[in-house]
Amino acid sequence: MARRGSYAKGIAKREEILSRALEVIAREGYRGASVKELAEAVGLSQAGLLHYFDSKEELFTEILRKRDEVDVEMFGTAPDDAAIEPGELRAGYLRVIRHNAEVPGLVQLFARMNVDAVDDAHPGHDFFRTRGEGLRDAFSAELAAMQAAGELTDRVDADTLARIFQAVADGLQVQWMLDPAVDMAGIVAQLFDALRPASAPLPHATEG
Amino acid sequence: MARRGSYAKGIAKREEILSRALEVIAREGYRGASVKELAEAVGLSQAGLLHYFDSKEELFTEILRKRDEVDVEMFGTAPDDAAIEPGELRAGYLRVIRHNAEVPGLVQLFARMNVDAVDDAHPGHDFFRTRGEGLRDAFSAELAAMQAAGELTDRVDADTLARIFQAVADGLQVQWMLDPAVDMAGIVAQLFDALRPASAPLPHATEG
DNA sequence: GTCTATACTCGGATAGAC
DNA sequence: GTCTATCCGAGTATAGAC
Repeated sequence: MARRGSYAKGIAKREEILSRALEVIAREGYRGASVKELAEAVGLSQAGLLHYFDSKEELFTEILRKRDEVDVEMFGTAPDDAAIEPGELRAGYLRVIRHNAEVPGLVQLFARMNVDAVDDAHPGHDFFRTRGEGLRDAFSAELAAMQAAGELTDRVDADTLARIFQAVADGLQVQWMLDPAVDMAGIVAQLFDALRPASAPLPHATEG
Repeated sequence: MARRGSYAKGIAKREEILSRALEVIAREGYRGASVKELAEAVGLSQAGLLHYFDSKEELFTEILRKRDEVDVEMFGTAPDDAAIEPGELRAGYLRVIRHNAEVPGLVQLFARMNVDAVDDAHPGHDFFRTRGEGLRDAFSAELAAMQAAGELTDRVDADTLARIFQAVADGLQVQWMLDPAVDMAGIVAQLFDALRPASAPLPHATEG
């Protein structure tokens, strides 16, 4: 009942809801929140909120999609955006990770949904699948460029390295949620350094 | 009502239940199974099963604890067992990962619980925290030995490398659940190779 | 110790008034 | 488009018989 047949007004409101939900979750966290809780935080009744979305799962998936959208604007890096300047991959990636450490609620929502969406009946299944692929493809292209520039080991192909970086980021999020002292960005930075060819110069000092 | 005041008989039965649950989940998968479903698969009623455990969360946490127990016997590697022969870390680790790819249900259960247990009110919270620490400590010791033997880069300290390997393993599990074609063990093996010092010899061909 | 039966809670979905 | 009210299912937890 939500998407089909909505006019501009409805769509605008929908986007506004998503933006507000994003803020609320980022600020107040997410502990398996119910639709009702989120609705109230956003200034609507449960039924009012579900007027715009087909189900809870779709709602939360859309929130994450909106998050990506916002992140693209903020950081210029995203699942299907490979248009960042060469050499900026590392810095941009670390910026995103550092930003994530400021929005625990979103990290938690993402982690939960990511696992749930493994089931192919989950409304978010395609989103996560596509997002992961796009992210890796863009990343892989950048990593390949780094390899070509001699800044990154070529013992492993760029696609696999992209998988590894994605896995590290996701895995570190769980470690971080369990212990907020974990420095996700610092660890990823160290991994970049560790994967530099023996001869290559250090671009920045390792942040720790 | 489960643990305290149980006699040997009760404890034995409890263990038997856990073993059976483990088999069932490994074989038939886990899709957010309810206590009732698991109970029937195990040959008890829901109430009968919950006679041995305080809650659903405790039950599933104990299943994962039992899993670790079994894995220790099978692979001689575990959260708090650092007693594997030097140099065997890599091979043992890859064995475990390869084994995991044969028990999707357990991987799924683990991933779900791991995320849920991030909340410190979750009955499994301490288990996951302790398990993670123990795993990393044991791993870190082995990695340090590899560094000392010149088999692994020393650009990054062993503790951080341990975190990275843990994160990669966890993160790859999610990728694999989304796409079973992902070769978790092969990718981890390649990461080991990529982190070898420039001068070091290859111990095995990279599997992949 | 295990069952059947039930109570209770939570939360998502829906109907219908405004 | 948004609300109130309600329904309904799922699923855990518990009571009580055997």
